[in-house]
Amino acid sequence: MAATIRDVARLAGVSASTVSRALSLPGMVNGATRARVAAAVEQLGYEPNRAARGLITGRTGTIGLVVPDLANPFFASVTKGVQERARRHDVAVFVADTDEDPAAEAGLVRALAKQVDGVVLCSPRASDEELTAIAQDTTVVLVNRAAAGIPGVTYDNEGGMRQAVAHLVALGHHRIAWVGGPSTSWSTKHRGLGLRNAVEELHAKLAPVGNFAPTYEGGMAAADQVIATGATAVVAYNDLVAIGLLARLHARGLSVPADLSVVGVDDIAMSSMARPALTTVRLPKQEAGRIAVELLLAMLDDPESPAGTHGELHGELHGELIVRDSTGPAPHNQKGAPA
Amino acid sequence: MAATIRDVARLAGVSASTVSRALSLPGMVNGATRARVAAAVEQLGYEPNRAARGLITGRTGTIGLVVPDLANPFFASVTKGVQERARRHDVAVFVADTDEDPAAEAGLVRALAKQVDGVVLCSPRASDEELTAIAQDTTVVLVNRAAAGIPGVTYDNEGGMRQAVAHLVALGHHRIAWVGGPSTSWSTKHRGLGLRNAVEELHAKLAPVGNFAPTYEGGMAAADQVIATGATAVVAYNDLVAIGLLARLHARGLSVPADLSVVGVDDIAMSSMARPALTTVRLPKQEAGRIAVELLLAMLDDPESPAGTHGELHGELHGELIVRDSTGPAPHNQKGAPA
DNA sequence: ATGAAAGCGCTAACAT
DNA sequence: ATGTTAGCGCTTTCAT
Repeated sequence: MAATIRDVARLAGVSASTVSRALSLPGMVNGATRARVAAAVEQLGYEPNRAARGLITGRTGTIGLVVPDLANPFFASVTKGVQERARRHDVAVFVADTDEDPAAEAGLVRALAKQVDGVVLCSPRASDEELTAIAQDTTVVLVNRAAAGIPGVTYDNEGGMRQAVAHLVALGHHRIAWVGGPSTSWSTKHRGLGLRNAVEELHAKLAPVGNFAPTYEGGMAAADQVIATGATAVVAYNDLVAIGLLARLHARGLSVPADLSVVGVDDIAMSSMARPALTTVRLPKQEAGRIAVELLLAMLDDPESPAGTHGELHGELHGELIVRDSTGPAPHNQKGAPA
Repeated sequence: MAATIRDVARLAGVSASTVSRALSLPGMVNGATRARVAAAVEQLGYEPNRAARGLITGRTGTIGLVVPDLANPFFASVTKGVQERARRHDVAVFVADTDEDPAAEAGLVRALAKQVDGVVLCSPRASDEELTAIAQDTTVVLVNRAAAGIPGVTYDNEGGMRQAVAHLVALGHHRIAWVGGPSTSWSTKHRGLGLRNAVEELHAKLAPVGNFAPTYEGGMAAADQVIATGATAVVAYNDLVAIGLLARLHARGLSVPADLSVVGVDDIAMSSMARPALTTVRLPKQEAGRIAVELLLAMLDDPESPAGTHGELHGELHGELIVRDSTGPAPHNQKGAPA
C-alpha cells in the first residue's frame, strides 16, 4: 500500500496537520520541522492522495479538454499544447472527442464538468446561447471561438487574411477566390470578413464560392466552382481544403501555381508534403492550447469567479504567412485583369 | 451545490446506505424502495461523487493512455478508439503524450499510474525490462508491442506483409526493397521478418535498405538507396515514410508506379490524398484502442490480478491490403528479372 | 431488507 | 508554530 500522511507524520515525529502544512503552506512551518517532514516524505515515497484532497478542497487537480476530432491534425496539436502546459502545473487532463457531433457536444461537456475543475472547449460547434448556459455552472475557456463573456484564445483571422492577400496581390493577382468552411464556423465568418477588407484595401476583387466541409473532400468539391470564377488565386478555409483543391485542380489539368495560386490556413504537417508544397497562414496551434490552460488556471485560482467576471480574459494569436510552391506570379493573360 | 447521497436518502425516506445499495447492488433492495430512490435521484439530479467513492473503493474510474506523439495520425486514431470505448464504460481517460522522448516515458507512466486504475501504453519505446518493472506495480496493457507476461493488442505484421508481397509478385515484381523503421521498433522487426518469409515463399528477392526515422523525412532519406537496389517495388515501414519516398522519387524523376511501385503500412488519411494515392496495408487503429480498453477493464475487474496472471490476455488484429495508384505492373526490362 | 456506525486520506477550523 | 478535532461524500461491516 502507498504511504499515507499519517505514516509520514509518525516517521517525522509530528502530527498529520503539520505534514499537510509543510507540503502546502511551507511558510507556516518551522524550517527544521519542514526538513524532517521532507525527509520522511522522501523516505516513504509519499504522494498525497488526490481523491482525498479533492474531497475536502473541492478541487480535483484535473481539467477537461473537448475537441471535435482528435484525428484532425489541427486539434491534435492544440491537444499537445494543453497537455504540455497542464503537466507543467501538475494538472491532469481528461480528453474528450465529440467525433464532430454537435449534438453530443453539450452533453459531453456537462458530463466532463462534474469530474474536473474546468474545461477547455476547442472550436465548439454549439450556439452562443448553449455556450453561455454551460459557462454558467462550469469554468470554461474557449479556443478558436469567441463568445460574449467567456474567456478564450482566438486567432487574428483578419490579420492572417491580410497577409495572404498582400502576398497574392504582390504576385500580380487581382481576382481572388475564397472557399469558405462550414457556415456555422466562427472562423469562416472572420476569415471571410478579413478577406473582404484586405481585398478592398489592396484594390483586388474577391470571388466567394460558398461553404464547404472543412475537409479534403470539401476542397475537391469546391475546385470546379473556383475555376469557374476566373480567379487566378484562391484562398481556402484551411489546409485540408486547399489540398483537396490541389488534387481536383490537377485532375482538371490545371497547373499550380502557373494557372492558379493556392493558399491554405493552419500549416498542418501535411501541407509541406503536398505537391506543390502549400503556401499557408501558419497558426500557432500548440500555443493556443498552452494559453488556454493558463487562462483556465488563472480563473480557477481567482476567488472572484462569478460567471462573466473573467470576460475580459482573452488571448489573441497571430498567424504567419508561410510561402511555399503553391503560389506564384499571376498568369499574364488572365481573365479580369486590367487591359 | 450538487446533491449528496444524504439529500437523496432524506427525500426517499431511507438511509444513505440504502441509497448506496440501490445504486450499486440493486438486487439487494426491495423493488418499491428502489423505485423511490430512483425517483429521488432523478428529481435531485444526483450523481455520486467519484472522489468520495474512490477514496473508499480504491478505484478511480479513470484509466491512463500514454502515446509517443498525438500529432502522429496513427496515435491519434488509437486514442480515439480508447476514448470511445472508455466512455461507453463510463470511465474517463487521462491522455499523456511523451513527445517521442523515450527517457520521459517511464516517469510519465509512473506519475500517471498513481492517479488511475490502469494504463494503456501505446507503442512504448521502453525496453522489455522497464516494461516488466512497470507492470509489476501497475495494471498495464500494451498496444502495438508484445512483451512477455504483459497483456496487449498487436497487429499481425507477418500476415500484412504477406498480402503486400503477394500483390506485388502478382504484378510481376521480383525484387522488392524494404525500408525499415527505427531499429528498436518492435514492428520493424516483425514486418522485416514477415517480408523475408513471404518473399521466400513466393520466390522473389528482398533488398533491405536499412533503418530510417518513421517519418516523411525518413522516406526522403531512404529513396536514393531504394533506387540503387534496382528493385521495381518497395515496401515502406509506414505511410509517412512511403509518402516521403514518393516525394524524393518524384524529385529524382522516377515515376510511380511506372518505374517503381510503392507500398505503405497504416492507411492514415493522408495516404489517399497522396499523389499517386498510396497502396497500403490498412491497420485497424481505433479497434486496437477499443480492445486495449476491454482488456484493461477485464484485468481490473478480475480479482486475481497478480502480475503475470493475465499474460495470456492478448488480441491480434489483422491488416487489410488497400490497393491504390502507387502500385502497378513491373516494368518490362527490369533489372534482375528472369531472362 | 434496512439502518447505524465507522472510516477511507486528507485539510481546515479551532485550540494551545 | 504545532496538535486536536471534525468532517468532506461515500461504501461497508455489523446489527437488527
